[in-house]
Amino acid sequence: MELRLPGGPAWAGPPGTRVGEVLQALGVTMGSDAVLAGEVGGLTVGLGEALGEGGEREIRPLTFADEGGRDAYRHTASHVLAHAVVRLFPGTILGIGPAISDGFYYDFLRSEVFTPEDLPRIEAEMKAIVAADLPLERMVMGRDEAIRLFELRGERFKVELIRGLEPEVPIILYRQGDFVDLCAGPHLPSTGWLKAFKLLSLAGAYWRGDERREQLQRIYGTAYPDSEGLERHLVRLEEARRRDHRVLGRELELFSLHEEAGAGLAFWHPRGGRLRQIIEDFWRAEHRRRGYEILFTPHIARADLWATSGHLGWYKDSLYSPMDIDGVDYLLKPMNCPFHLLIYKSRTRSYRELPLRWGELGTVYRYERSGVLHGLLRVRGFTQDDAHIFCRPDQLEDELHGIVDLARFMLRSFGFSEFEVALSVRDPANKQKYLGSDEDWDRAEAALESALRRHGLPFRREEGEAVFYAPKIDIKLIDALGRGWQGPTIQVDFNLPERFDVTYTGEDGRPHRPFMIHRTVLGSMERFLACLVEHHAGAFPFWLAPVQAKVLPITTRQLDYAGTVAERLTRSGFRAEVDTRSEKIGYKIRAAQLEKVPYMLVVGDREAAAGTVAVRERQGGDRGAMTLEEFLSLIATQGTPVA
RNA sequence: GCUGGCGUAGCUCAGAGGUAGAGCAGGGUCCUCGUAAGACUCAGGCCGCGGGUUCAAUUCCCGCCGCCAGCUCCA
Repeated sequence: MELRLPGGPAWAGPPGTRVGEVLQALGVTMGSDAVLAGEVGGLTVGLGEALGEGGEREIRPLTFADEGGRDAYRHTASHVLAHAVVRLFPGTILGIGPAISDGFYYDFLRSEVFTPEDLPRIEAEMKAIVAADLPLERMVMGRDEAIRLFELRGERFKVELIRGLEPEVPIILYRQGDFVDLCAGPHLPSTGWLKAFKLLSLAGAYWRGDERREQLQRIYGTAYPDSEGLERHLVRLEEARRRDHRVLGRELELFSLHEEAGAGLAFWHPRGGRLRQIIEDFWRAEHRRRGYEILFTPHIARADLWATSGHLGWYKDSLYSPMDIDGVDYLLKPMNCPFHLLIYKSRTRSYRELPLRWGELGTVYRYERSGVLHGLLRVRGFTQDDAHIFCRPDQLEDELHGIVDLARFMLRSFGFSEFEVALSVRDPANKQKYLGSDEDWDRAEAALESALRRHGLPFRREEGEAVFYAPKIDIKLIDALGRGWQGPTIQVDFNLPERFDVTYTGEDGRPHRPFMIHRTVLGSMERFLACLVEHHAGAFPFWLAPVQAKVLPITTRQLDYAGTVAERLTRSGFRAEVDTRSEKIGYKIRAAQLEKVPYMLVVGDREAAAGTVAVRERQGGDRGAMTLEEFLSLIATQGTPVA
C-alpha cells in the first residue's frame, strides 16, 4: 500500500504498519508540540494505530492546531482523568468523557460527591499517570467479550453503550496500564505526551443528557501542549469573568434583579435606561428608513387567541398560568406574532400594499426553569426587537436579503464584525413531519440561502434543524473574546398564516396566502445589553456611553465653571455630568476611569480663565487643553455609530 | 426542574451555639490640591424567609426563596 503527504513524498509498505512509523519515515516530527495524530482517508487516526488495507491514500499529519489533533490530545487527557478517579475512588462508575471545544470532561457515578478540594488530588494522580508514560493500547474486541469485560468491572454504562452500538460497528477499547475504556479514539500514543492540563470545575450532568436518567458528576478540565497555551486559556477565562455583565451591570448601575420582585425579571436603572433608549432610538430610526412601521400591542390576550395560534398546544411549557378576567381566561403574551396577525386581518389586504414590514419592541413573558436563569441573558420577561413581514412569493427573496442587510448594518453599528451563520432546513428524509407544502418549503429554503449568498456570508447548512413550521437563519455574533452570542433570527413561518387564515387579494382578484417572515435582529433588549456589556467590557463606544463626558473641577473654586461646561454639552445633545465632590483630581479621575467614561474634562483656574477644558481620554490619557468649541467639534462626529 | 455549592452592611469579605466586624462605597467636617485612592469623623445589619432542636440560633436541623457552576432548552 502507498501513502502520500499532501503535495509531498510518498511511502510504500505493508498494511499493519503504524501511522506513526509511516509519518516518521516521511520525515514528520511528532510530539506534544508537533504532530499528535494523522488523518487518513478523511478519518482521524492515532499515531499508534495500525493501518488497514487500502490503495494509494493521502496521510495528513495533525497538530494541536487541527481539530482532530486537539481532540485526540484532550480525549487522552479525559482518559487520564478517569484513570486517576478510579484509582483514587474505587467503585466509581464511568460515564463518558469526550473532548469539547475548550477542553474535556468525564462523567462519573459515585455515591459520595466530589468536592472542589478533590480536584487538586485528582490532578496530582493524573500527573503520576502522565509521569508513568503508560502507552495507550488500542484493542478491537468481540461484542460479547467486551460486554463481559465491562460487566465484570461493574461498568453498566459502558455495557449500555455497547448494546446501543450498531452490530457492524467494531467495539474498540483503549487500555493504559490497568485502566480500560470503551472508546472509538483516536488517542495519543502514551500518557507521557500530555504536558499542561488543569481540572476546572464540577457539575451535575444527566446520563446521556436525559433528565429522567441518573445524574452523574461531571469534572471539566482543559489541556494544552504547553503551559503557555494553558496559561493563555486561564487568562481568557479570567478576562471573561472580568467582563461578566452581572458584575459590570451593577458597578455601572445599568440594571438589577430583585429577589423581592421575582427571579428573571430585569430592572433597568437610569444609566441602563439611557443606553436602552439610545439603542431603541437608533433601532426605530433605522427601521423607519428601511420601510418598517412600528406597532404597539397589548401584554395579555384571551387564551382563545393562543389556541388559534397554536401556542397553547406546543408552547404551553413556556406559558404562565391564565388569569381570570370576567370569567374568561387571559394569558400573558409569550410572543407578539398573533397580535400582528390580528392587525393584518383588520381589513382586506391588496397585493399592491405588500410587503408590509411591521416592527415592535414587544415585551413578552416566558416561563423558564429556575435553573437556567442567568443575569440578563436568560430572563422571564424581555423585550424583543420583533418584526413580521408579510409579502408575496415573488418578494420573498428580496425581503430576506433586506433583513440580512439590516441585521448586518445594525450589528456592525454596535461594534460586531464577526458572525457565524447557520441555515436550518428540513430533514430531506423526513419531509412529512413539516407543515406547509413542499413547493413553499423549497421556495423558502432557496430564498433564505440565496439571501445569504448575495451577501457573500459564509454559512453552515443544517439539515433537519428547522422547526416543524419554519426554515430559518440564525446569526451568532462573535465578541471581543471570540465567544458566540445568539443574535438575529429569521424564520419563514408556514404555520401562523394558515392558522389565522390571512390572505391578500391578488391581481387576479382572488385571495392568496402571503409569506410571513418572523425576525429579530438584536434578539432581546435584555440579552443584547448583556452582550454589549461583555463585548465592550463596560467601556461603551462614545455614542452609547450613558455618560459621555465627566467634568472634573480641580478645586471647588471651579464648580460654577464646571457646571457651565456640563450644561453647554448637555444643550448640544451630549450626556455630561460634573463630579462635585471635594476630592483631589487624581481621585476624581480614578472614579471616572472606573465608570469608563469616554472623556474626562479637567477644569482648573487656568481653564476657567481661558474658557477651555483639559481633555483626558478614557484610553490614551491627557490630550491637553482645548477650547470648549474645539472639544465640541472633536466629539461632534462621534455621536453616531460608524458602521 | 435536577445535582452540587453559596446567601452576614450598597459592594468585597472576616466571624462565632450567648444576638456582629473590616476595607471600599455613602453622609459630615477639614483640606483647595493639576491627571488612577488626602485626613478625620458619622451612619449603616430582622446575619435571605419560615419552621424545628435548645435555657439560648445569625450559627445546628428541615422547608421555602434567591444566587452560582452545569444538565436541558431557548430570545
